[in-house]
Amino acid sequence: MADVKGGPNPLFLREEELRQAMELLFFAYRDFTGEPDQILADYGFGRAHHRVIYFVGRNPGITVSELLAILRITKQSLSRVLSQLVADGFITQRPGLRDRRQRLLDLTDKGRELENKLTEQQRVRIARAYRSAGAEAVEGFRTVLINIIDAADRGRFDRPELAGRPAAAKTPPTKTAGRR
Amino acid sequence: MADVKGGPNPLFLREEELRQAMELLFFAYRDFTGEPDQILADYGFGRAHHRVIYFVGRNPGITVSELLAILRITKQSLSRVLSQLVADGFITQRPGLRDRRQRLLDLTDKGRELENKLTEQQRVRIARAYRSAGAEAVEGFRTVLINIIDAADRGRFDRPELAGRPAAAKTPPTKTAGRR
DNA sequence: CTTTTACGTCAGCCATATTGACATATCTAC
DNA sequence: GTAGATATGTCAATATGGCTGACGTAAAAG
Repeated sequence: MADVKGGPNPLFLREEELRQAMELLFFAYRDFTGEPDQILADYGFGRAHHRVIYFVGRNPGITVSELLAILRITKQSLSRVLSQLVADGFITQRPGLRDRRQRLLDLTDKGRELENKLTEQQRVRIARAYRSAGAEAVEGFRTVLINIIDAADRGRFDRPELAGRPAAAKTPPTKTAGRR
Repeated sequence: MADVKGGPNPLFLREEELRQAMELLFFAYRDFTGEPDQILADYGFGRAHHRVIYFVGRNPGITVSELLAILRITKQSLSRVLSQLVADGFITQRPGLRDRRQRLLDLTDKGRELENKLTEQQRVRIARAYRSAGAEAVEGFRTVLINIIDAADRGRFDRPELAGRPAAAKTPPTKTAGRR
């Protein structure tokens, strides 16, 4: 890991700094995901259900393939939680308009309600952190995280568009679906 | 980059921004943890083993209680992977000096080797992200993440000390161990 | 018509987490 | 020294969420 000390170190990426980054990610994710789990337990759901509900809520009409690409799990793993969510009335399926093989997914009102309940504490946590860190730090946070993410998925964060654009998260129908 | 021009909008914490933060965390963690798993599979290990190896390597002589507090899992869950790692010669146990009930954990050479192999790609990923984001963004990244983490664990990141101080990661023997 | 794609499902496997109960060694306090 | 708390280990039972491989169907695309 090239330990070139001295001077205005262009290699300020020393071991310790990198380790701290790794740990920051670990602890932040641990605490970020820690809270919704109790609520989920009340419904007999797990973290996987939360992820599905979240991304369906975020991308109404998302296809199964797109969801698989986001979650990076297998069709079967998704299938299990998804059918549960459909059976329990949190998510609806409808055939695709242009491609009727697809099953476009949407939250029901009940689903939206649960989604909101689940992300509530997470929003509070982030908001608190953003507030005390300040706008400039938030920009840095975003920049670094985007660069940690695989290049293929960085497009999802193209720009916050603080004006409220819904953010084209669906990825235009390129051949990108089903990677892995 | 800071797009907050104009009025110092106190409500820059709008829904969309918070959602993006949540997704950044999800995608970054997904990709950050994605790579070591293949290596682990070669050893018949899972992500839990990685976490144990990592934190033992980071905190030589750590006790089981401290490890439990970090990982936030049950004694039994830890016990399983830990005994495996000890049996396979990646970790050694020795009785505590002041308190002989404790079993202080350390990596063996073999353990250090595996640890290095596992975190290698993660270090590269972070280093790349840090490099292209720049020092200022890195500071923001750290600040926000620390604020996302539960207050109880923020002390672990007291200061990077870019001058090379090893950073007291062990948390002085306060009564902090064993929360939860 | 054939091939490919999108999706579903069945069967079986494994890793990781949980709770609860109990055992042992050791430290601490009285 | 005895009592109680602490640090750790372990057993049993259970659940979740991943995985692979195989197979099936419907529809799009050539």
